[in-house]
Amino acid sequence: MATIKDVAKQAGVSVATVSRVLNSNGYVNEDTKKKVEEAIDRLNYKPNAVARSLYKKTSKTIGLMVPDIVNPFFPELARAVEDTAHKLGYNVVFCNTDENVEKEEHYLEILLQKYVDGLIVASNTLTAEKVRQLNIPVVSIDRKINADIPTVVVKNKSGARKATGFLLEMGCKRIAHLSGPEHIDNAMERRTGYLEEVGSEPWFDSSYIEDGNYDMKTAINATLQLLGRHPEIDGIFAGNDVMAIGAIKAAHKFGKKVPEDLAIIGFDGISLAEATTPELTTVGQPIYDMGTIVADLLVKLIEKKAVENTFFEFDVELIERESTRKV
Amino acid sequence: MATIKDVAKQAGVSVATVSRVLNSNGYVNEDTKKKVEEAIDRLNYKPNAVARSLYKKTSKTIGLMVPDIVNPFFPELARAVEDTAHKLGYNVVFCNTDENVEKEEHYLEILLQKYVDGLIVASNTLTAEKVRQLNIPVVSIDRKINADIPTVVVKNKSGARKATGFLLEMGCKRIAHLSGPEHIDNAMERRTGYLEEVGSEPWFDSSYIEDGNYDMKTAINATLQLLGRHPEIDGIFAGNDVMAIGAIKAAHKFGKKVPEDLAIIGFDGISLAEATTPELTTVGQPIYDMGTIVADLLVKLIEKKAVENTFFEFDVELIERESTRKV
DNA sequence: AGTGTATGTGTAACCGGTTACACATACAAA
DNA sequence: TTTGTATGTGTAACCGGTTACACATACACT
Repeated sequence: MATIKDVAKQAGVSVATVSRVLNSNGYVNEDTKKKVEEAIDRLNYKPNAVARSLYKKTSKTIGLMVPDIVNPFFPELARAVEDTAHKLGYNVVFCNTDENVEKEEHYLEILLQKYVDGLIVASNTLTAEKVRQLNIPVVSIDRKINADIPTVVVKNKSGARKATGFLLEMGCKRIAHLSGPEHIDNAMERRTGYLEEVGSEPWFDSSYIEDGNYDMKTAINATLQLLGRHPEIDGIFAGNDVMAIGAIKAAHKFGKKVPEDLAIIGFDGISLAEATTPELTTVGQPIYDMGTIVADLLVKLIEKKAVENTFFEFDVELIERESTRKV
Repeated sequence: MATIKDVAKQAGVSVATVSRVLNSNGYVNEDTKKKVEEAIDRLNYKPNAVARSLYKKTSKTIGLMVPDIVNPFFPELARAVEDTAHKLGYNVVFCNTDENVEKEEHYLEILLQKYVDGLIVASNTLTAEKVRQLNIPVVSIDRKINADIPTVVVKNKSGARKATGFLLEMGCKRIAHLSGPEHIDNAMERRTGYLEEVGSEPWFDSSYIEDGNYDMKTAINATLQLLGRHPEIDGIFAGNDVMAIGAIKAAHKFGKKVPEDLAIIGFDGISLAEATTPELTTVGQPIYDMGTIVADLLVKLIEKKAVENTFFEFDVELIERESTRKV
């Protein structure tokens, strides 16, 4: 690999001059510039990003930390983040924490050591204090950490009300909720929305709520529990799409037809939700837009550009498909 | 952030000595070592990875380039790669190329500039020549690039024969193939396996094969084409699971019941294949093991350790579920 | 002519580590 | 006593960039 010294020698100038043409910095004579550019071409020179980072203490890289790479929501988000970051001249380092605090801390350390310029996190273990200590811009996605931290989320409660209300409209009489884990704020917001719709119905009690872990396996178990306890359940609002898919599977195991015997509605709007049979009715988040906005916001913060807004709460939209159609 | 100089001052030694205790290199007196370690603790010192990289020309980082982050096969693979890499002390930079040559080249450049120590790629645009020029160890996963490049794949042809043969056994009379794109070698191998099973049947002609792009959308179209052309089709072997799911959807649109009217079988064994209704019969790849093996292999190559084998061809296993059950 | 400013370029310090090399000491073997 | 080797530590060069600063020249304006 050619270095800046090689280029300088080739072009017959000093390294400072080469650096100046590389960065379009300071004054450089047109002819000199041409010579340097020729040398760069001839040697196929690429500046060394590590050396540059060391001096500038930035890396043109942002970190993206997600709790579960296998939940399609996050790859879809990652793709949007990556697309946008790229357009803005940044690279993305993708980290999967598996909701594991040690892994998260390990990554944080690594990322800092590598001078990442900013961080996008979906985490419920990260505290505001830890974020502060990082000393780089951090934006929270999908989950709220703290009012001081710029955040991109959706209207979970209102989405949950839309979902539950829709089941009610479709004539469901006993609606259960497959909740996400208690330590995740968006799960609790969705649960609250559900409760606001049916919490004061005469039939309701807390045994209509069962916790899952936002994954399919726990969702299947939880659904079987629910149906075992309350065979009269004719509607389930699941805290996310992956769990809704689990619920469909569990319903089948249990001998219930979806949507005839049991209507199921999810939350997220992952593309996989269109892939199931029956296709999943769900509360769709604008995943790609959210990824675009976070990436854009983070880069603005990194570059200390003005931001008009550091809290984005997206609207959410009910997407009616087959898992709730009452025939 | 404290630097090595701060630590040296605190401990009353030179930076060289600090570096020695950091790297357990050369001779250091026990007492000195203790003093240095105390200073490190007191200052909460973390060595700067960028500075280290600059001198050592390595980064303890590997790149993982995949063509489609939204196909669950790759996140599942990524997770395994990450787990293993972590255990071995490496970080993973995850890159999504979208099968786009420019994006791929861009990433390659970036990764090189950052001194990644090695690369795992799933690509059909990367040539052996380009790989050679990178001058770092590269391992190919899921696709073969060249005999000189260490590779981890599965027995595609044999898997395809298993799939097609299974449909035959189940009594299918007209079996179509939803093929992956022609420029991807594993798609062609799978097609060959299919042809070896049914290519010389009296009914067969090439109109029983339709190309998709390994994604759901193209698979739906292709399936509708196939069924429109040959309503007598009673079995489809899809080149991957995502396409098989698309085929199920298309079959429904077309008014065919799966598996009663039409048996469908996929390839990959992504966990999503269990999530559909009916659950997808598929040819399962040992995705996690493959990820473990590639990461392990790459790290061995990076560290110039002996490797007994640079070509891994995993067996593939037919997983019978519901999309092929003949009632 | 004298001064100020824009233009153009090179030298060397710096970023934060690693390590070659020099030097010192202690102790064992010859 | 001499020599060799293991132990222990510091100085400074180096990795490959960026940039502060110094210096030189050209030109416009008093």
